[in-house]
Amino acid sequence: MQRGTFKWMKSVNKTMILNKIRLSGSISRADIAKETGITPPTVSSIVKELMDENLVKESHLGQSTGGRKPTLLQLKEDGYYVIGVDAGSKTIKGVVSDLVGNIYSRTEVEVYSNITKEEFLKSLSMVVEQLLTGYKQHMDKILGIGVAMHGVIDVETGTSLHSVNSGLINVPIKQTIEKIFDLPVMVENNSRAMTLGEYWFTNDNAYNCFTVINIGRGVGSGLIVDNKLVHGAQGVTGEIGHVSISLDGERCSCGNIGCFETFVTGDAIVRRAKRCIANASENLTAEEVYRLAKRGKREYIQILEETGKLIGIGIVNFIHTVNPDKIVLSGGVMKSKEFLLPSIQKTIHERVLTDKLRLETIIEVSKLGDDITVLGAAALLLNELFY
Amino acid sequence: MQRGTFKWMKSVNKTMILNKIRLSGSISRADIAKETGITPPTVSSIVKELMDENLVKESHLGQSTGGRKPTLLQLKEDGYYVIGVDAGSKTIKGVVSDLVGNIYSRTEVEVYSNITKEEFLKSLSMVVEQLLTGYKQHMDKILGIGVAMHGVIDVETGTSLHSVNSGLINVPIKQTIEKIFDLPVMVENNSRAMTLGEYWFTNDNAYNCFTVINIGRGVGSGLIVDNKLVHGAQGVTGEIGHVSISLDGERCSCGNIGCFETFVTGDAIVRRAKRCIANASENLTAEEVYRLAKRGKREYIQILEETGKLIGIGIVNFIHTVNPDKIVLSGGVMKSKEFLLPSIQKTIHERVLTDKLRLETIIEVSKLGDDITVLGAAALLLNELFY
DNA sequence: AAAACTTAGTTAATTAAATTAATAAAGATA
DNA sequence: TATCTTTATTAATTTAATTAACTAAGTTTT
Repeated sequence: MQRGTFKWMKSVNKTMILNKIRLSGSISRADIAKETGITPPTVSSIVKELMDENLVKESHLGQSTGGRKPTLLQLKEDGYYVIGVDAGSKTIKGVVSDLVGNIYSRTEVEVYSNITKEEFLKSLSMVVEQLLTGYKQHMDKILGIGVAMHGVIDVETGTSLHSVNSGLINVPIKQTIEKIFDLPVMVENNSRAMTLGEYWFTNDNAYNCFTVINIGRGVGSGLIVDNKLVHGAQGVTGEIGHVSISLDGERCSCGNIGCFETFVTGDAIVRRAKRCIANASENLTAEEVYRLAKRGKREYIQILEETGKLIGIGIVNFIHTVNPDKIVLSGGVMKSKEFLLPSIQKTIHERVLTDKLRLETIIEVSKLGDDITVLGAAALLLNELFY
Repeated sequence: MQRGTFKWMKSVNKTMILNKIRLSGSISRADIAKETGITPPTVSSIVKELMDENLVKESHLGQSTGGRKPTLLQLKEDGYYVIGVDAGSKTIKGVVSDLVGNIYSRTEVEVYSNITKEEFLKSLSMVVEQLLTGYKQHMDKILGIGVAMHGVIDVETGTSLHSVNSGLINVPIKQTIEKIFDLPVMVENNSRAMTLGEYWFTNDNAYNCFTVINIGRGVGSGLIVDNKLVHGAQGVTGEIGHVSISLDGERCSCGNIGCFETFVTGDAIVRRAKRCIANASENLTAEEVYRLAKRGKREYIQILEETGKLIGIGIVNFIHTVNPDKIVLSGGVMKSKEFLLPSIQKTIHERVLTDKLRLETIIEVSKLGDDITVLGAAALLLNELFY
């Protein structure tokens, strides 16, 4: 929207109020006015609009503090729904979610490697189609479709420029899906979508500089500054899997040596285990390393602790570069968190530059678990609504 | 300013117009309206205000394109002055500059190691005092004082929390200097100030994600996203000198092993030269390495090229984490740019993830040279004026 | 229990500042 | 000279916030 116009000013105020309501759970008009600095009549009139738009509802009366009881306002969680799709390299998963991340239905289809553009888009639209079946009567309540996909995305056009895993190039996701379903579509890189998901659905937005680091088959991260995802110049921020933490070592799939990825992904853990443990199985998997560690096998525990240390080094690098308030860890590898987290924490404590960083940087494992990506995709739409 | 008010809306438009004038050199009201989307009457009335405030002037008439000639507007560069101070660990340098970075006068005082808070503040105010002597009659034309200082700064209170080099802790710079001179004071970390300086005075602001990397006695960086310096949670962003690029190696002053700093600072270059070159002088300095390389000494050239490669690795790490449009290199070490830059470029080309990154990430050496820090300090005030 | 005070929220009048429409200024073109 | 273009300003209008007054619904004091 054109900045500096009346409409824009109003939308800024509306957004402020809507967010205040969302983040406080329930709040009176008077308190909104106090906390946002917007005057009471303006609050009243905008709240009226928000109620007309089905975004906000009056819930109950609050406690009096010496005068008239406040009418508390709440977000009308199920006033609208969004569709979130996680387009992975093995499966495409989709959900219908409401404004606060409650999931109402799920679908999933498998995709095969060497899939073509057309097949991929067909599978994607199949997932959306299935999710929408229950909502044909209420299409006006569907805000839109968010798609999270690995690789480099052009967010403006909603095109997947290229993804290493599935080998797809220049897939016009937004254009295609918008045409089929006549709904707004937003496409984002999966790490960034995850970051948004965690930020929206588990966060009190108190953190101005927020990060998710995803450690699975690769390592990626997303960064939110001032409530906005940082995209960088070519939309490749957060490729911290290809930050080099060693001058020697294995060659990475990207061609370089010493990439963070070559030390901490599931495959890397397996490789290291095989190298260090004499009687390791030929078909060892990362899941099995975890299982064996849980059974108390010392060598496997040690492998995971070592992995934790390496993850810690990568995180410290990130902290020293960006200094986020909070770092959330997610991804398959983090399922071994009971073994990883202590050594991650220890490494960070040892290596971080200042006491303040040590004490104040929050490190957590994602609370959304496997749903982080689909919910992140859904959050893409909410981000438009609320900001 | 409170968001969503009339005043705020106006100030946003005013800022947009002022910047449009600054960045285009000279432009007509009509073109401002076209390019900003603000309506002509609004442009006219705001321009009138800007002229009253001595920030903008009418220059000459432009070419007609089939109608009335446009009256071109320009920034009134010398309408205001700012003071920029570079509080280093060896000297405190200060300048008086105008709105576009022209320097009108300079001062410099030495500071001794083990300086006390009081002595430091006295030296600092001495520098400012000397700079102000010529301007006593026109104090209203001085916008304020910017101070760039190494170490961790609390930007809100303008306090130097702690600086490793000079050992100072909790120095209330803003509070003290504002009291003495009755002028607005802004304090910022030196790397970030440098970034702002380069951004303001050499940049067309076309870059949305802009970085300066400073390689001198330490390594620091600053990052501008959406025209704003990124500060991070504890104000320690950009400490890329303490990003670990090796799992083994020398111990850094920070206690860790493998820090980027231990490979690429002046001291690191000297250490590596001594280690690799049999007949190296006992008192070798980084300057001398450069001199010897310029004289064609193969071994010293190789040392610098190796340094370039290591700098390249650090830069690639930064690119993969943040993906800036443009990286400007500054600092003492970059005086050897003729030897460093080619191998930096080569390393980046080899190691960067995608073709787009390779082709589109701009790497340059600072055009402001040694003035980058004082001008950056000055830019702190302009940043307030223009945004 | 009535009066006085508090807090919440709305209504009406006012104001800031952008927008629209009309017009003037100054030149180009036919 | 008449007409058309582009630039810029003026006057009238509109948007949406602000201020002030007021109603609603309590609590506290007397």
